[in-house]
Amino acid sequence: MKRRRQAAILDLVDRTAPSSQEDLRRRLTALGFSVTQATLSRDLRDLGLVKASADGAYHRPGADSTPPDVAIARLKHAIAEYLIGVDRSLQLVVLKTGMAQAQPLASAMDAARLDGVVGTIGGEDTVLVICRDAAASAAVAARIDRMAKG
Amino acid sequence: MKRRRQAAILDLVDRTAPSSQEDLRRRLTALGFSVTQATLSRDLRDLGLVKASADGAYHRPGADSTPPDVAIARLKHAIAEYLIGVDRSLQLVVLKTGMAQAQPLASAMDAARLDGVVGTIGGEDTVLVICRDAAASAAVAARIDRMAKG
DNA sequence: GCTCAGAGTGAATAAGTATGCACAGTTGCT
DNA sequence: AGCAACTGTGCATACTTATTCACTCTGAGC
Repeated sequence: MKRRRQAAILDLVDRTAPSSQEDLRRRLTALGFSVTQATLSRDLRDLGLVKASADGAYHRPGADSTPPDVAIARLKHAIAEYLIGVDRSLQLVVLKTGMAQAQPLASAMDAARLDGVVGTIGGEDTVLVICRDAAASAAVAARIDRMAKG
Repeated sequence: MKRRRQAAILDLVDRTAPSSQEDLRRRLTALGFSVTQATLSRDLRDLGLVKASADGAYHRPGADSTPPDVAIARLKHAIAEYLIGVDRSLQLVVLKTGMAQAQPLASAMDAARLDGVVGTIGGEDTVLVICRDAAASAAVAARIDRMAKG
């Protein structure tokens, strides 16, 4: 039973992002899995799920369901926090940060999915942003500059 | 005040994975930020942090807490599934995949944090793996080859 | 200066989550 | 069969988190 119930939980989490264990419990009951909140608490732990403070809902870890505007807001925050300088060359943009801060900034860049960005790599104190072409990298660099001000 | 406090929160979360808002509150107080749990609840939401059911602790979303062995196993799976060919040049390793499969393979590479790998970018059908140097890229390419067989 | 609107906060409390304990069902051993 | 060990669960309750309401502070516009 447990096995199938947990599969159903994953499915529900992916599709409905339940906002509480009670919410989840009701949905499960509707599917014929009737359990108590206590059991769900244990199931969620077993499944390694995560509760996002932003929306109070359960999600799979890593599944980046962050709505674009939130991702952008977070990127602004990361830029304000970590960015020291911006440079670019051809289709590349290079972001300098303090030591050990490149990784979080790179994650924020990734999540924000800026237009024209192909991918991002975080080193120790440098983030390399690969863009589609030189025009895109110019646009991205400009946009980051603006975020650094705003 | 809020700005700096939230920076301190991110720092504490990265370094200590606080197990509750009370825990976090005590640590912040020690740093001279004295606030109530109510404020922390709001800060955590602003920062988009996540509470993992697995350990009951706060983390950044996406911060891959997957234990290394699991990540490696997952990478093997992704390689078996997606990888078509491996090539390398200087400090770069290039992985070819079918169309639209580069991204998941790149994620798996990232999560696995192989030795000598600086970062990974997934395009459409190509994953670019940047290594520390040529020796590292040779080692990484060899390792991936072995995984493709095993 | 006065007033208003908005941001930030705390105190109290409502809402949500984790867990100690007890117990039932299984499995594997003798 | 008898028994111990283990797993899964519910109930009650302790613990943790979110929210409501009231208050203060700050800056903009008169």
